[in-house]
Amino acid sequence: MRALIEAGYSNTYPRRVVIQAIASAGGCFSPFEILERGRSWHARLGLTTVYRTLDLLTSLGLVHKVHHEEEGCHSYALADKAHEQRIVCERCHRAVALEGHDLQALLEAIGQETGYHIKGHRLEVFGVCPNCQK
Amino acid sequence: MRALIEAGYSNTYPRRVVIQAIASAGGCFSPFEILERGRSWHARLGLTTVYRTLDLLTSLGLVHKVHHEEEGCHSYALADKAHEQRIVCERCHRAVALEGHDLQALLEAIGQETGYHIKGHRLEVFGVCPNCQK
DNA sequence: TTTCCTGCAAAAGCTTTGCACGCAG
DNA sequence: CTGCGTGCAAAGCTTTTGCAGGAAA
Repeated sequence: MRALIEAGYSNTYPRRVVIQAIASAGGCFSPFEILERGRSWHARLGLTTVYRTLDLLTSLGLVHKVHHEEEGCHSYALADKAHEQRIVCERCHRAVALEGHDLQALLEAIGQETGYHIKGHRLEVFGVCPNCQK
Repeated sequence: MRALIEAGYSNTYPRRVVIQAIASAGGCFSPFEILERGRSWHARLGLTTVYRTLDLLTSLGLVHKVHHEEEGCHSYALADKAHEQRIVCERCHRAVALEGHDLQALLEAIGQETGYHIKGHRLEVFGVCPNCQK
């Protein structure tokens, strides 16, 4: 929210609702899911606003677009460090941060090899969580 | 092609054309691009057939659906491991497959630790390519 | 007040389905 | 022959755009 204001955008209720809808569960959601969750706080929230807010948040780097096979492909998640490495359940779609797996050595090797100046990465692992295996 | 027949599907001209359209350039293409390329061999090829053939090839594991930000998100590439790992330039947005970096050990460790039944992964590395560093 | 934001409605894109014809086996 | 596969057309979704009213600063 603060970041929005600092970037010169208004602090509006619909925007807060969209952010809350994404942030409150730590998962990744499609625009439509965000609409549904958001409507529990703001019944008149519109899909258009969800799309526009997601674009805005993405352009500010506050949210990441995440590829998600099962939900029409576009889902969004908060862009904090934890979300650079995540594991996603293919059944319940819950996403959990993967911590403690350091890819630094691998990334450095890749930088050496390709000549790229590495800035960041994203690792997504897909699978079925213990709960959904039952 | 052989794999199609072995799985009990017919060897038809449109299917061969779709396969050739993907295989002949080694890149990844959207369904519409595949249609256009395919029409250079088979002018009456239909988009429906492209979609159905891609679904079929995907279900047989011959082709992978690839997330591709610039082209409406759904692109397809021959199913080699390379396309699960990519490096993307933040300036020119060109994406290059990262080959030869095996994450298998890491994925197994993650599976052990989290109890997930791992199905797949995607590693995206962001940086600035040698050309854009100039 | 003035500008930016919102929500509705409509348009534009992409993907899937229904169906009759035609080719593969 | 017999059924699977194809292409057209239409339906279904998702995403974007245009606008007039409303809220933020």
